[in-house]
Amino acid sequence: MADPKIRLQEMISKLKARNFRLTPQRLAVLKILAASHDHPSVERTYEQVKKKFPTTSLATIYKTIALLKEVNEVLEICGAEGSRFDGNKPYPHPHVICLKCKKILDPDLLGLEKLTEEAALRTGFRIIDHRLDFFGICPECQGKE
Amino acid sequence: MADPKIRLQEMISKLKARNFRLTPQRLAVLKILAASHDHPSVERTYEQVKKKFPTTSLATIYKTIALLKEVNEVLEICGAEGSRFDGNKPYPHPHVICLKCKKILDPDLLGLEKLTEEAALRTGFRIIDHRLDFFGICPECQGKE
DNA sequence: GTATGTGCAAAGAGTTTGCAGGGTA
DNA sequence: TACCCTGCAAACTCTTTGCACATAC
Repeated sequence: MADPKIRLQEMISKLKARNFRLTPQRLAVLKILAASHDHPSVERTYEQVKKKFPTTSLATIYKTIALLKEVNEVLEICGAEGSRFDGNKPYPHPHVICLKCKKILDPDLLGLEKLTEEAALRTGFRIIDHRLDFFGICPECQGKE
Repeated sequence: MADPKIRLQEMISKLKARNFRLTPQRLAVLKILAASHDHPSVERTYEQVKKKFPTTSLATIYKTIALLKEVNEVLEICGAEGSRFDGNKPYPHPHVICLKCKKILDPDLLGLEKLTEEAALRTGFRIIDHRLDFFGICPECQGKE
């Protein structure tokens, strides 16, 4: 996991470079996504931001996240239960998701590069992006079974 | 790709075994998903079914697909642009998706099993399921660039 | 004959949009 | 100061639900 403070600075630089304004609400969203401790959903981000800025509206969260997606500073992890976001590692990377507690981990997988090559070779596609998620039961939840 | 006719029979057997009824509308949905030529969306399935049964409602399509998901006879491929479905190979398998024409291929990737083991080892998770999608440009669309 | 499925319409959830007022640069 | 952003409410899309009627078994 990258240092959230550094990630926050990167996000801020990107927005400044493109002449977007840094409002307090926006900054709050950036901070949460730069850390992405729990790969928050829109709703969860909203709850967090409201603690500091109680008048914040959901629309602002949506708009800010859409903005960050546009400048590739956040990754959308979409599933049947809705989308969650990662601003700490805003590039494609594997996830391991617990079906019980919904925790999400980001393991490094050495075999992934080879697999991408294999996919390109077999299909003739020029591969640009990918999404790899494993679903299962985390060690903690296994203990509770 | 499995033979759509065989897949259709498998689906029918599963539903009969669980005492679900085989209505003409349901059968039409099964047929489309058993082939899954283009990994159809709900809307697209609806359009297809309406050709044969013009009074069919969207709700029926949703209900039928939900039913098939329940008995594990269809796989949901969900993305930011909505869900699409595969009843031909209703178990997790990799996809290669063209960002331009939205075509979806199902390549066999030999390295996948090893990668799953690697993920389990690194995280301690018991892996139950996965989702692997590559995004890129297919050979045909590359030619048009 | 009976329980299940269909089709319609309305309700619900999640997300986007338009606009007036406010704040950043 | 000028423009962008916020917050609110309404609109929109996708999906689900409730109910009366139809129909598979």
